[in-house]
Amino acid sequence: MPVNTDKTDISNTYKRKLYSISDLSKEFDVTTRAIRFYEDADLLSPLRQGRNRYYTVRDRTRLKLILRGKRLGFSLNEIGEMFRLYDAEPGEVAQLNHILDKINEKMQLLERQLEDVQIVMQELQEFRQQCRERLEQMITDT
Amino acid sequence: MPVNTDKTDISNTYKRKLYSISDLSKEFDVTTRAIRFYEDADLLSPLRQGRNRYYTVRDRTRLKLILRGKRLGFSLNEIGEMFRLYDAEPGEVAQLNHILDKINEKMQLLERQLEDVQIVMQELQEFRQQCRERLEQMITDT
DNA sequence: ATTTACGTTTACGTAAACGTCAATTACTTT
DNA sequence: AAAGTAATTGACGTTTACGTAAACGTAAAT
Repeated sequence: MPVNTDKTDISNTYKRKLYSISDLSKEFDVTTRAIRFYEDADLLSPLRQGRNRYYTVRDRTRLKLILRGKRLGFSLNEIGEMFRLYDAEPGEVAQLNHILDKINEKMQLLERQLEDVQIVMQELQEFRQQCRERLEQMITDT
Repeated sequence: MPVNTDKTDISNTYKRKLYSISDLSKEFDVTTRAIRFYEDADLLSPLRQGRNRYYTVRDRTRLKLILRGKRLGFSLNEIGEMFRLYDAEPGEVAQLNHILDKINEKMQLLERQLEDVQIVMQELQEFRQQCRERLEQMITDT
């Protein structure tokens, strides 16, 4: 089973735009375990040099998207679904319409999320204001 | 073990502003199991009539906050932390400052979240635009 | 030559957030 | 009185998203 072990191969083909797993791990402050897990979930598919993984710019972008999705509370499955929408080359009209439906679905979710964020932010601001006033009180009372 | 079984007791005291667990379950489309779980996590503390739970307006509000927090991707622990901030009566200046710090912390998170939502919404809009254009193409091609 | 650093696979462990029974109680309706 | 409906308390199961440890490979540095 002859495995390619010449490191220049891949890096030539991709012109140094390759990241190791720890590169990404450090840049995005996420463990290598997590990164491999995302691969297991088919969210990433790095190149292989023998057993080692090498991540392209596209992989890096994907990882960024994954983490953003996570911050928004999306599950890895939902994130995968979005990726599949993006990657699907829409052959038929029906397919395209289906994708459009899905997009609108996600948009609705995000609009609600936007509302939620704004509501909570406003509540927090009011609460902060109250705290500040009480603080003022306590200081002037002294 | 004498347990109060007169239903009018509580409802008089709270003037009918009481909800059963299934009331809330239906209104917010969440299982009773989940609601009890939130109680286990000290996020709710309904009244008791014997073994039965009765939820006040405050409990209802709390549940609404819990669900909003969840939609934003907060863990129950984080939500509990926010509740504790709200409920803490700030005796000392130090305490108040600590609360203010915490609030600002949460606000930063939310600001990032706001950015994230806006970014993803914009990306989705662009993607939707592309899909629509392709759809136009496919139709005029026919 | 061996330590150090980085990477790999395999596999079991874990925390969070419930789901899903099962057995029991209590009230209402027939 | 019997049956149905809604609620309760365990207790175990499940899914997601990794953590963690073991055992090993490879390459550079000392």
